Amino acid sequence: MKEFLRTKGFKMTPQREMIFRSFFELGEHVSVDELYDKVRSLDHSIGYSTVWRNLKLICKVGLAEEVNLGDGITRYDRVTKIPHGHLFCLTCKKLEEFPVDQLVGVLAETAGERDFTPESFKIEIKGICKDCLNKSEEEIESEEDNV
Amino acid sequence: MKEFLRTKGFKMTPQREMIFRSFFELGEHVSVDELYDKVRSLDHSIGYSTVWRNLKLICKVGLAEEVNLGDGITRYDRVTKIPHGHLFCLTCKKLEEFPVDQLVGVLAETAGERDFTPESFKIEIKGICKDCLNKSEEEIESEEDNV
DNA sequence: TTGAAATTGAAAGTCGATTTCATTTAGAAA
DNA sequence: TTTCTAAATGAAATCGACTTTCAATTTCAA
Ligand SMILES: [Mn+2]
Ligand SMILES: [Mn+2]
Ligand SMILES: [Zn+2]
Ligand SMILES: [Zn+2]
Repeated sequence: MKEFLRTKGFKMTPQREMIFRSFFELGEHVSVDELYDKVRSLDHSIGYSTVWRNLKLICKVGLAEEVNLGDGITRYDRVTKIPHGHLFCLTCKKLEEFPVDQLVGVLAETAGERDFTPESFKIEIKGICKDCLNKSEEEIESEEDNV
Repeated sequence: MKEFLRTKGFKMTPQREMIFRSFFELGEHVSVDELYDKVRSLDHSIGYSTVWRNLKLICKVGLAEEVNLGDGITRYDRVTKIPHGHLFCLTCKKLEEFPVDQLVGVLAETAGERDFTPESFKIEIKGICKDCLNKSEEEIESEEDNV
């Protein structure tokens, strides 16, 4: 990692080391606050802006990208070779992934037809996840009991 | 329109009348500032928050919905019967639309397989539009001339 | 005509994202 | 190893789009 960054003109620091490591441990869809909390539990002296800047750096060097679901929170998703879409539960904010190989193919074609040079594709489904649906059904049942 | 709003419990005002009219005249992908500017040119005394609130109202009554491209600006897109995706130019911020009937079918299936109840779908392609690509090519050519 | 409820405009507040700045540190070069 | 400069850091300030508050005004059903 240190080597990788150096070739791109960046230095390694203890803070950066810890932030990068923690980011990849947390896995998918990490927000600044989540990463800040995790890093803080390891080193209480690390600043919020340092975490934020390093998250941006992780994106700049191509290891992650920002995900914006329209809920005001920017999340950072590690870049994987296979493209994926997101299922975003409006109730519990959980984010699931699903493969979109063939869909992206169609989209690339669409772009080509319009002389548009695509850089990225975003495919999202917003709605209610299985768990939240069950919960709301249970609520309705218990309300019926009370009548 | 007045009738339509009344049945939903809202009142009509001169400001509202002008804001609604202007919104639909502007057409697609309107931001608060754009609409505010337009409305202001017609009536300088209208307040920003009134424009904002009425844009929200237009959404609430189902005539538009918010579009979030991750550039920090919320746009309001009139609701049409046919679902569409967005081509978003990262350079000039222009937004084109394209049909996504069959894609949405696939996505609905995907959701169903995961017991996810979809409420909305988002399909976006970010990249460089034809015009901006041509411009950047011209720049490169003129740079070559200067060498 | 009247009065409750909705609406308005200005101003203030919110909150995540971003920048500033003084200081420290990494690491290439000597 | 020492030196030196660009990069990095942490705290605090700032930004900016969005949202709420509040007193005054207006709508419209009764
Ligand atoms: Mn993801
Ligand atoms: Mn649209
Ligand atoms: Zn859920
Ligand atoms: Zn463009």
